[in-house]
Amino acid sequence: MALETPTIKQLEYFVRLAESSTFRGAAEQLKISQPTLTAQIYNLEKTLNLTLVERSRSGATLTPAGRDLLTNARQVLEEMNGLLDQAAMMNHGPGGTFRMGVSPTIGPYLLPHILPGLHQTYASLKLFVRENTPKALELDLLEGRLDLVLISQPFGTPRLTTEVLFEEPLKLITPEDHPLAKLERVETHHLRGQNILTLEEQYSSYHQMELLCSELGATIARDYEGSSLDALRQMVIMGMGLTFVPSTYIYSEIHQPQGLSVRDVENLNLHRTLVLAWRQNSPNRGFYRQLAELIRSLVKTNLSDAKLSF
Amino acid sequence: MALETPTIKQLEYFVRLAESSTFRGAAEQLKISQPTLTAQIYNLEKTLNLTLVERSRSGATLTPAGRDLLTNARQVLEEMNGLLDQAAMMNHGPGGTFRMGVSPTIGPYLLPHILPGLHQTYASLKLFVRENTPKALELDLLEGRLDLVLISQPFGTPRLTTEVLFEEPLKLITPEDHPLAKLERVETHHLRGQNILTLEEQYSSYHQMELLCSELGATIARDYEGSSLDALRQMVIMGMGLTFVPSTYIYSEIHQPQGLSVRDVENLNLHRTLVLAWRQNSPNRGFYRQLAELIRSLVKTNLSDAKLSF
DNA sequence: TATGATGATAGGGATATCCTATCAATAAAA
DNA sequence: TTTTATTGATAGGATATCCCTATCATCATA
Repeated sequence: MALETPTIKQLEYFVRLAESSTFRGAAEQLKISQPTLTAQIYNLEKTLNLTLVERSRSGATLTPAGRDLLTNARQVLEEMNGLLDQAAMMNHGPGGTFRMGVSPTIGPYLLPHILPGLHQTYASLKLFVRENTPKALELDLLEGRLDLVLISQPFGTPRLTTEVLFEEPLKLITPEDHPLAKLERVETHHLRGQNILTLEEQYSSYHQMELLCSELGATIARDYEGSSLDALRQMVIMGMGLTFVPSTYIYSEIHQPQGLSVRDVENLNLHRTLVLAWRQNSPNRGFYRQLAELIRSLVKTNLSDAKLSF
Repeated sequence: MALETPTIKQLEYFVRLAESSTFRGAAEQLKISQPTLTAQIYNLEKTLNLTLVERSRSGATLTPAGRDLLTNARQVLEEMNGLLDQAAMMNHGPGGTFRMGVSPTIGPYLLPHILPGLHQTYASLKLFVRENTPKALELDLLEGRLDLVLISQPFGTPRLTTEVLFEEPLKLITPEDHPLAKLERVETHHLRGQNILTLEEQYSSYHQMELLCSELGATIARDYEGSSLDALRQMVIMGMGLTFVPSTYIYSEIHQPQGLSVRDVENLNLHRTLVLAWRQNSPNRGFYRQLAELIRSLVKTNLSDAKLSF
């Protein structure tokens, strides 16, 4: 039967034959028998419908067509070698570009503290980081557009594995001139009737806040939902209400809290739990687990100020 | 057994699978069965020692390594397609770049008249033309560095086929003020005692001239052998002797023979025979024969002034 | 003339490739 | 919840491909 595409082997044989200029010599270098080489070259010529080699008693010479196609054959083999090199690289350390999704409330404040450490441990690791809302991240992860997601619980677990990284406290921030800022200790009952600003509903903290407010008798400012922690901060400064933000945000962005007061609330153990998530059966789940462990230890050393718990 | 290099088929399967995102769909498009596809992808992964595809009940997704290698795989297939395209081109008309050797006493004066015609008939024909001395040309042809040689007889025929193209007369050229230039008719006996300039010994005309001179009683100017027809012409103008040059040279270069007289010698049927030569068993010998025929007819129409005989 | 090199050919065995039939697990529909 | 359809994995067997050894015919050379 007529073949359709030359074989990589046939191209290798052809190139070697062109360099050796005798079938026997080339066959020896290729560690195959001369009849095998003859047959494969013949097959190659048949699939291309061209005579590539001129046979004579004194050896083999390329025809004009053969000379021209030799260039192409070398290019094909070149690309194949590139592929093999790439694959070989990937056999040492994690291979490929991992796509990590991250919530906007986490990425800018956490990643700067851990990416250098990741690169140091996995020099060949390539991370493509993409921010999105939690719901979009979950869908992207489930459908394979992302490999990893760095997010705070609760996070859906239909076919996902989530590994807890750490818990971080949420801090109350108020305007500098707010009555609460002047108290020595802020108690839970002080929050009654206060206006609490939240992120949009797509963020998990929204529901957390909703629950909290109903318990404490505070109200949620539904008309002014923030789309970022920075936006929330600006709204607090403008006196539109109070809010809770994670401590990593505070320690990354608000070194001198101009116009703001950062407080803890007594007897209110408010925190968010950060997790790393991936598809349950992902072939790289072993590596992802290592990654989670590494992130945990990096955070422990680089963010000791933030009083995180593990 | 462990394989060494991925198969072209495996790469095709892999790329198609990446695009289809389900084994069954990809197999259907590839017109193979799903188990075959599964097996080949598995083989590919085994040769690369990498997991390329993440299998789930809802289809197949690429792993990070798979995504990165997909690019390489596409490049390999791209190059292979280039090779196939090239081969397909060569199936229409003569394929490849033909290397033609030509004597310096022929090329510059004959090729301008025939190359345009060749290109017109064989649009895809690519000719690489190289000038060299007849002896070097013969060796290059025998050892496969050239495919064709355009040269004048005699030309060695151990394992070569030579096809006569035409015969062209040799013309006597003298200085304008030479006594022979004033005669109405130049007879053979007028040449007795004259000094005849020739090309170097490597050229076949040298021996032809040697024989002629001994017959006519002329002498060969051994101290001043020319390395080109143009050199001979300059030497004639300088009054160093007479010489014979082919009529194609005259009709190409000397439109107004300044300082020169071009003459025929009565009863002296002096000419050179031009041939096209190739290796006896060359796979393209059929085409070469066509080529010789075409050159003959092109010369016949384009060089009718030169009084060639066929 | 004899020798050593070349590529071509014949016959047979090992392996790779591909198929059909079937399974187990899941997602979607009833 | 149950049923149905769809997913990829697996088993067994037919066929094609690849490769080998042994041998031949031809030619260059000693």
